[in-house]
Amino acid sequence: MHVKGRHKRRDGLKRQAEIMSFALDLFSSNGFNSTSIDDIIKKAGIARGTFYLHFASKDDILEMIIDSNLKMLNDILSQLDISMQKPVNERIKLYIDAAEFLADTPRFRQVAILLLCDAIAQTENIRGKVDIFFKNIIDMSAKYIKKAQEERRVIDKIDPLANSICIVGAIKEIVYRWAVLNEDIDVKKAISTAVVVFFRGMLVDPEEIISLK
Amino acid sequence: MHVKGRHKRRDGLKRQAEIMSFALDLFSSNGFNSTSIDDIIKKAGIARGTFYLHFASKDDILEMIIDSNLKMLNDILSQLDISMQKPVNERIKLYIDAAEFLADTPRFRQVAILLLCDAIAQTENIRGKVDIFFKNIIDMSAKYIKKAQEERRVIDKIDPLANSICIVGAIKEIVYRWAVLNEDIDVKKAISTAVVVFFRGMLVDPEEIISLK
Amino acid sequence: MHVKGRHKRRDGLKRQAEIMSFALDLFSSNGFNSTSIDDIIKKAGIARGTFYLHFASKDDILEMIIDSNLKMLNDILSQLDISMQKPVNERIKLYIDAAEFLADTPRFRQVAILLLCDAIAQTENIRGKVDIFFKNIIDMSAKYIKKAQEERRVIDKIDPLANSICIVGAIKEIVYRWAVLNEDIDVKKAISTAVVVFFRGMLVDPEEIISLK
Amino acid sequence: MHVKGRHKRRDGLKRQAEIMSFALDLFSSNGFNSTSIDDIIKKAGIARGTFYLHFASKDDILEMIIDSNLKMLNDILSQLDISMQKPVNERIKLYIDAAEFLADTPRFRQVAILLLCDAIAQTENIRGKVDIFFKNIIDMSAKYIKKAQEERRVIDKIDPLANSICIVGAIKEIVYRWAVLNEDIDVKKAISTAVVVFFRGMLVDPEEIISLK
DNA sequence: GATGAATGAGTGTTCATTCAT
DNA sequence: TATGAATGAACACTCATTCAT
Repeated sequence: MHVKGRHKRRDGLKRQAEIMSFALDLFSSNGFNSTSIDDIIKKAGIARGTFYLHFASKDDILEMIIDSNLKMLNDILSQLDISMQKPVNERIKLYIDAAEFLADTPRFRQVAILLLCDAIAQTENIRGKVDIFFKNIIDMSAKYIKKAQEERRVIDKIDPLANSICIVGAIKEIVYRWAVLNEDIDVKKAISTAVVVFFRGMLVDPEEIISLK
Repeated sequence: MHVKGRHKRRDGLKRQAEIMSFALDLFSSNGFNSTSIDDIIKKAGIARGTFYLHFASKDDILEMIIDSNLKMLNDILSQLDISMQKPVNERIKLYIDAAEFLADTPRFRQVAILLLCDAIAQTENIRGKVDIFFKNIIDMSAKYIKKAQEERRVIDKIDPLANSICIVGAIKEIVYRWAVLNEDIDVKKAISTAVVVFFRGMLVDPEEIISLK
Repeated sequence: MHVKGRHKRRDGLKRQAEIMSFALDLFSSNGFNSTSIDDIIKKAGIARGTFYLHFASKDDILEMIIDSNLKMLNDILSQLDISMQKPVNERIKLYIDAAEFLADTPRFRQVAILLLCDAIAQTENIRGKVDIFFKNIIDMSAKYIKKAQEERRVIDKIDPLANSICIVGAIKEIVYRWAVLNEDIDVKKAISTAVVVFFRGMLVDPEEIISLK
Repeated sequence: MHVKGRHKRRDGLKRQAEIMSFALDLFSSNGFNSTSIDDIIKKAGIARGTFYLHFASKDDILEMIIDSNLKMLNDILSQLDISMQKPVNERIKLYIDAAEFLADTPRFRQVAILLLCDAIAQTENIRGKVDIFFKNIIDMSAKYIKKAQEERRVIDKIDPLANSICIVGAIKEIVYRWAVLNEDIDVKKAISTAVVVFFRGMLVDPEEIISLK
């Protein structure tokens, strides 16, 4: 009597990744709160129950999307972290290249929306993950600034932590305006400006920075 | 059909302000989405209908709270705007004083949470208001940087708009960590650091800045 | 502190009649159920409490409007009742004149909507009043048909009551289509047709009816 | 978040028909406006959500009930329409049989209440459906009367449309008093009277009608 | 594994009515 | 009389989650 739909058999993990991808599309364009499980299963072409086979809850899929993308971002960041030994100008180039790379990755815009908008209005748990991600960047940055202060390359009038918070905030805001507000921003150029200002602001000898662009 | 209890009469506008205040308490501690009309009326000690006497909808009260607080913030900002003619050091002092004043205003922490967390996950309309608020600050700032560039006081390697975005982002992040994440931040000191770094980063002659704190 | 509105003093009954008139406007154009007390007091320019000074409830004003209009209609009907002694052709003219008179009375269209639409979807009490009104017409009509049957002027194959129900139904439908559905009906002509058919259908000697314009 | 009870599974369409049946019970006895979704789901023994699984809204279920019943009535009517070629007496018999059949169908009383009371106080959309149903009958009838006029079997003093309106009104009123007012009416006999009167009223030669029981 | 009918707590909103002023 | 702020029961509707098949 019931006409059953086809059961498309797919590799479990691949299917899960697909659903997450569809969900990210929806979350980033309509917002997490305005996206229903219904929207997701319709877009993914799966049944209600199937969704709950892969994800424990609506929050769970958000968390998994965030987790997997934060992992990706952390990988990129660890590249930059390693580079900290290199001379200033080389690092600057790396930062700008990273920015350019991300800005050209279509997914990144959606991820940015998720991290900067949706995540922060959710559970402690979810927001916490994003906060820790940024906190790590801040701490990493503060550590290097402190070290540079000890080496007398950075002025000691500034507080390393506060300054790192400013750096992260500046980057967040650039990305927010580009990804969320869809402003016509040249991310690469904006990051360049940020880098110049912060290095000039911090360095004892601004002449360390040369030849930008 | 309906049998009613006692009716307490109060001044309309005062009552409205009271409800908004209770609502802000709830929104800032539990989040807008997790706060129900029920929570608000219980906390305010009013009946359901009374709420809708003052506000057209749940979104409406959020909007009104945001409107009234943005107005307050704009008033403070316009003070700083006027001061733009003054010498750098005097302005720096004004910025830090404004930061200190706000950080000491109990309400401000709640307002910050609302603006930085709840507002951005709502309607276009509501988020738009907050975005415009920040956009105005950015534009105002960019205008002055551009002027300073023409006067050769600010290096012209930086983009005024991008730099203003960084400044606003930096401040937002400081406030976010203080108000939302409840981190133990000395807002006054953090703003001082931001001011030093940005001015040093931008100014042709960093010696313009002296004697901070 | 409160700016009180002017209290326009009017004759109580006149004010009441005015409110009823405004209410009839609203009920007939938007329906009783879709009209709120708010709509009425706004249209009437009075305060909420004032409404309840004149009417016990929303149902009450409907009832009063119905009562007063049924009274008016009954007055007209009693004219026709008296005429029952007169010859057929004279009576036919009276019927058609009454129909024309009502169709030309602007208020009547609204009253018709109220009686044929809104009243029947309300309380037993309210619908009852309208039902009794029509029941009286039916009974009055049946009485005369029965008498005419005894006088051998009407065929006795027909049931006086059933026939009267048909007559009333026919008239109701004509009025319904004209007043409620706003169909382009020539009420006078339609009533003429009804009169001809019913008299021809009932009368032993249809030649009693002559010269219908 | 949610802890659920047992889930009973039923055939979807059957379940939907059941709910509609329960709803019709309630609508016809208490009125559509006085029936809440709560009443329906309690009577149907289903959960809130289940209702909205089958119907988009409260109006939707009313519309669906009306649609399905109008379809049934239209089927019956099309039988009568076909019979229009047959001699008068045969048609008369068909009409009376149809009336008897409906009067003996328990559901019909409820449907009649819905169509004659509840439907007309609702949305344009819903009332429109019922109005169109009756309009079709009227038009169908008018067409045949016109044809009969051309054949000189019906007097041409009467307006076919107006007369059809009267016929439909007469039937509506009979059904209204039987179904809604619960008057002790012999529907079959009442319809017989209507048929006799209308045919005698219209026909050039009333002798066409014979032997009515 | 896959399905989708069933669940029901939760929520925003309406509006007739009351009564202190 | 007149006012209008206050009331709260009632209601339609949503949606994350469950589980029998």
